[in-house]
Amino acid sequence: MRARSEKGEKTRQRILRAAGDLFHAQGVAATSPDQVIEASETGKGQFYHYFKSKEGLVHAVLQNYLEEIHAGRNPAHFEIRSWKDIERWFLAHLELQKSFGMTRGCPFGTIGNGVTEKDELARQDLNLIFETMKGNLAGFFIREKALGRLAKDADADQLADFCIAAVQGAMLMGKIKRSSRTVETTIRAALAHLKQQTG
Amino acid sequence: MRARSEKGEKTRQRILRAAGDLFHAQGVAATSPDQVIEASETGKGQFYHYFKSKEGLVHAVLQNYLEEIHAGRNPAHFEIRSWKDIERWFLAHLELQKSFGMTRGCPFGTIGNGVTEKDELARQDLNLIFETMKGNLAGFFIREKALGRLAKDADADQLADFCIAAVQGAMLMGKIKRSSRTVETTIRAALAHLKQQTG
Amino acid sequence: MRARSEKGEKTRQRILRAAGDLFHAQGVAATSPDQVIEASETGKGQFYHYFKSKEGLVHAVLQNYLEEIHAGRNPAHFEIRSWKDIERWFLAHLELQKSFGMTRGCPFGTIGNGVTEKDELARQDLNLIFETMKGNLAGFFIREKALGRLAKDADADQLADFCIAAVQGAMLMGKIKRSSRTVETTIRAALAHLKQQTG
Amino acid sequence: MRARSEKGEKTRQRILRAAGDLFHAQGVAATSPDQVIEASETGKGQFYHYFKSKEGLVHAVLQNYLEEIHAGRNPAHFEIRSWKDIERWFLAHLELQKSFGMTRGCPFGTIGNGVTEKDELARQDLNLIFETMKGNLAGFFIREKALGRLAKDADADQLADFCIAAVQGAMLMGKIKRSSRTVETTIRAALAHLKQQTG
DNA sequence: TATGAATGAGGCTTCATTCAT
DNA sequence: AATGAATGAAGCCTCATTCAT
Repeated sequence: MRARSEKGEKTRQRILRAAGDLFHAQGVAATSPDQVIEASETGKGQFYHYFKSKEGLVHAVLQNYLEEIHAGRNPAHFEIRSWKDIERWFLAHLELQKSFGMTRGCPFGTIGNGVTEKDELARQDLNLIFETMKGNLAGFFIREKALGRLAKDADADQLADFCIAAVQGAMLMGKIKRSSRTVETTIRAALAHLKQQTG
Repeated sequence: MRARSEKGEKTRQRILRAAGDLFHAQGVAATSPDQVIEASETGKGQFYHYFKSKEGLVHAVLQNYLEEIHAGRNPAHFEIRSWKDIERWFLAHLELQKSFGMTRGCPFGTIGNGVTEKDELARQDLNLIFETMKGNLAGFFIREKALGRLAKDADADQLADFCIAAVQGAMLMGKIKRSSRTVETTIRAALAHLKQQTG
Repeated sequence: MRARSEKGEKTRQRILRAAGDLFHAQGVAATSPDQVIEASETGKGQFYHYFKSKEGLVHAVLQNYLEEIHAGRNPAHFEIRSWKDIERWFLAHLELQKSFGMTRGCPFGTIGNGVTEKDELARQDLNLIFETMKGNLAGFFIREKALGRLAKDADADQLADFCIAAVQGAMLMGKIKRSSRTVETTIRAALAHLKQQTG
Repeated sequence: MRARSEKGEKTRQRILRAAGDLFHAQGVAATSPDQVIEASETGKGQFYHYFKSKEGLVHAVLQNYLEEIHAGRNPAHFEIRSWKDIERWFLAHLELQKSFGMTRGCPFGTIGNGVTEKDELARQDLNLIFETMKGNLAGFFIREKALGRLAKDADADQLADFCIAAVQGAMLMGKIKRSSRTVETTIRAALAHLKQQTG
């Protein structure tokens, strides 16, 4: 397989960005290739040249997110090194949501919500994304524990899962309520719960 | 306008039930009137006789859920009177999810996740449902506080919102992971956080 | 066949009036039984009780118009007895059109326009209506001729047809232009043509 | 955006021609996209590839007629240069109608009659077509007047409007009666009226 | 790499009618 | 006389994809 030309890569990225935005705004099921094509200002042929199907596009979008996260290019997924970072991580999600006027949830949660039994590939992609997120958080907790700054009986993995679930739930409720208030208070409660473990 | 005939009400209920199940399984966007019609074994005409549009159906399904909750007919939404009930409430959500082999999330969360800026009606319906849930939980916390069994500085509303967000986030992650493990641990963490307030 | 009860006749008339209005406003093809039912505030059953089909309804509406004209109950179709009446007849059509803000044409023309090869019945009903109109006009011209107030070589039938065609064409153009100006000038031209025959 | 390919333009024209014919035969309201698709031997997708909607198709059909007229490709709309041409113009309409066995009216009148308050675009398209027709006729009258072959007090515009209304009315009545007789006599009367102005 | 023509299935909704009460 | 439940075809349009250039 030859390396893709620079020009082609640009087109591909334009499609990917348009798709990511539409999936975030309205979900995968409600987004048609035609909409993506229009939003990315491409042609039909290009779309199916770069992605073999809509399913393939979803996969590519998620892979793209994953790369972004690994490369540290995603504003909400920097490396967690301090308790301050944990707080910043929670707040980054809230800020993202606020930047869309509380009309959207988490991009991954929104895509994940639409996943059904037939979308095995997307489900696994999301799993990977969430595992990466979890690894980031759990890694911090493990280090804190080693430093004696976290209770010995605290489970790093469980705390990480709790953080992710709390953020996902908070954002979903924020979108439904079109309000940031409960997102904030839920984040505060989650943080309080974490602090509790620092006994 | 006379009350609907008994026969008609049956048909309407059949459609409502089929729609509710499909919405839960695959989301609103991925569910077509035709699928609902087939699943409910009705005719195309009947569907539009009872519901103005697909949007109207979503509204009716949500109204139906709300009535169910108010009437105490929903297994996951009984009246909370004790700390044991809180635990049962969390576990009821998990049980529901398990009964579908961890392939589905919360019916309300699933519908809510698909809600976009144009679905104002559905959003408000969901809001009402979640407000009802919140009222149920907050009511219990208020009573506990009055009885001195909850810290004076605990905020009943915020605790209720936290419970709901935690359950929603847990179920969404459970669906994406197809696993009940993190749902359980997240629920445990949330319960632990609540218990903490009883200090 | 028994005489219809008074109550039933009222319902029938309500449907007839609603249908006539809708046919005038949007044509027969664009009008559904459902719309007529809603506009007349009746039920589905009643509609098919009084009219065996949509086609039957069109027939009944036209028959109703014909009766109205014969009985002198139609404001645009009084008996023509003088040249002043001819002018009034032309102007009555213009007034009707103006009363709808120039958004409609002649009710009969509008219905006639939609008539295709399969609507033999409606075509004949319209023919009868136009023949009646023509008879009214031609009768006057014949009488004028007998009185020597119309040129001997003027053909009463042809003049009547000319009047009707001019009015139909004028109203159609008035509707398309949403303007009464050319309707007026066309009417004036037609009247001038008639006056010419009084040589 | 490049010019459309030749192949595509052919398909578009096939659809346009089929639609124009069906609209003429049965009116816009009674013509479904599916019928147009079948008659033009295209696929559903192609139809909506070339035309945004049924409304868009009507617009395109009318634009197409207008171009035809401007380009002198329409047999009934040649340039009027003589009184003989005026007569030929009237008769061309009659011939068109006869060629369909008196089962159709004027294509523009038929579409215009079905126009309702919501079809602003089509109405304006028709207006343009009729204004073009009027310009053609009025131009001739103006020239005749300049040459002193038309009464000084004759209004060229009004005469042109009269001609158009007379033809439209005549054709509508001809269709309803399924007879060419009154079309002929009405045309004769209209011509007589015009000649009168040459005094 | 790029464009847009072509296809046919399906999505959402209305239509015209009949039937049971 | 009246109501509204039921039916299935059809109407308008979008979807996801493939093909030809």
